[in-house]
Amino acid sequence: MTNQTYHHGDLKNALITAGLAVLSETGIEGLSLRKVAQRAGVSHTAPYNHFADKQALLAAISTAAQQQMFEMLTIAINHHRTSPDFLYEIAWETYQFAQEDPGRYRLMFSHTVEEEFDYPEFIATWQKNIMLLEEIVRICQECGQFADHDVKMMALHIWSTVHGFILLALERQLPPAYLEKYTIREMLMGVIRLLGCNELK
Amino acid sequence: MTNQTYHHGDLKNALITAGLAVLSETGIEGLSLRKVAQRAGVSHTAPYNHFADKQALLAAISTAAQQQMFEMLTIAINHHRTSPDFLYEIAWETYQFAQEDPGRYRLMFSHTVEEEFDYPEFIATWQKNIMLLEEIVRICQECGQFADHDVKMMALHIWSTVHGFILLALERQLPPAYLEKYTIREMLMGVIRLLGCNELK
DNA sequence: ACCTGAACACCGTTCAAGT
DNA sequence: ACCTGAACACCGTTCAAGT
Repeated sequence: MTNQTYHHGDLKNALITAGLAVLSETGIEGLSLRKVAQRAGVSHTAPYNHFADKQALLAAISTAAQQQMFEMLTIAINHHRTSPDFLYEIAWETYQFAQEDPGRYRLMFSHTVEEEFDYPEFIATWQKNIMLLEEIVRICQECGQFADHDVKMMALHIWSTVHGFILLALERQLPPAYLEKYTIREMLMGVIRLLGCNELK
Repeated sequence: MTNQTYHHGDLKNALITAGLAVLSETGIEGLSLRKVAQRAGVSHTAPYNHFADKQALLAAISTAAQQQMFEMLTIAINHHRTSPDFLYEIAWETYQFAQEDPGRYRLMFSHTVEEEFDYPEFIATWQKNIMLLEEIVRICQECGQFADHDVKMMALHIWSTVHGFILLALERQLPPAYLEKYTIREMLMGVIRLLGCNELK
C-alpha cells in the first residue's frame, strides 16, 4: 500500500534521476527544485522529506554524476591500458564525457555544492575518482612516463591541464583564431603531448 | 539639471561598479539585478534603460573584470620580465588575483555570459588578454624556454594548466591528502615546473 | 531620455494540515 | 512517515505612467 500511494516508494532516487535529466536539458541555471519535483510527479515541497534543502539535492545529483564519471574512467582505463597513447585516450574520453552533458560536468566541479564535507557519499565517490586519477599516473609510470616524479604532484599536473582545457572548451573560452588553426582534438592532443614532454618525444 | 536629478548622470557605470561590489561580497549566485540596482540607489527597473537584460549587465561587469585582469597582467609582466622564475611569478600573481575575488574570476570564465559575441567590448578586452598570454609565451621563448614549440599551442597548454589549477583550488577540488602534503604555493610551483619540463631542468 | 511602481511568472523555504 | 497547498520573501522582466 505504502509503495503505491507514495510514488513507487523511492522518491529520493526518483528525484536524483529527474535532477540529472533536468540538468542535462536545461543546464545548471535551469536546475530548480520545483522543476525536479514536477518532473518526478510530486508537489514542489515533497523533496523536503528526503533532502534538507536544495544544496542537499544538488549534492546527491552531483554524487550520481561523479559515479557516472567513475564508471566511464574505469572502462576507459581497462580499454586503453596497453595503448601507447594511453593518457591521450583517457583525456579524450573525459572530454567527450564532459561534452555530452556540459551541465553535469560543470555541476561536479563548480563548487555548486557548498559544504561538501557535510555529504559523506559525495566525498566517498569523489575520493574514488582521485584514486583512479592516481592509478592513471601509475600506469603511465609503468610504461616509463613521468617515472621520476611524485605521483600526487604528477596527478595534480595532469588533472589541472586536462580539466583546464576541458573547461576552456566547454565555456567557449577558446579564441576563434585557435579554433580556425586547430580542431579540439588536435588541441587536446597537443596539450597532452606537452605534458612532461621530455619523456614523450 | 539632468546630471543631478538623474543620479550623477552616469548610472551605467555606477551599475557596473555596484555590480563588481555585489559580486565580490555575495559571489556569482548572489549577484541579482535588483541588488545591483539597490546598491546604485535606483529602482529595480532602472537598469533596463542601460542594459537590455541581466545578461547584458553581466557582460559589462565581466568586461570590467577582464580589464582588471589585463592591468594586473601588464604590471606583472613588466615587473617579472627578467626573472628566472618569470612564468611561475605570473602564475602566482594570477592565482592571487583569482583568490582575492573568486566570484570575479568565476564570472570571467564561467560562460555566465552567453552569446558573448553580442558584446563587442567584452570580446575586445578578452582578446587583449589572449594577446598578453601569447606575449608571455614569447618572453619565455626569448629566454630559451619552449623554444621549438608553436606559440598558440604553448599558450593553450600553459593557460589550460594554470587556469585548471586555479579553478581546482578555488572550487575546493584539491583533496585533503594533497593539502596536507603541499601548500598551494608548492603545488602551483610544482605544476609550473612540470610544464615542458625538459627545457626547465 | 530616463526613472518609478504595479504586475506577472518564477524561485527556495516554512508550516499547518492531511493520509 | 510521507505528501500537499497556502504563504512569504526573493527573483527577472514588462508596461503604463510620470518627469
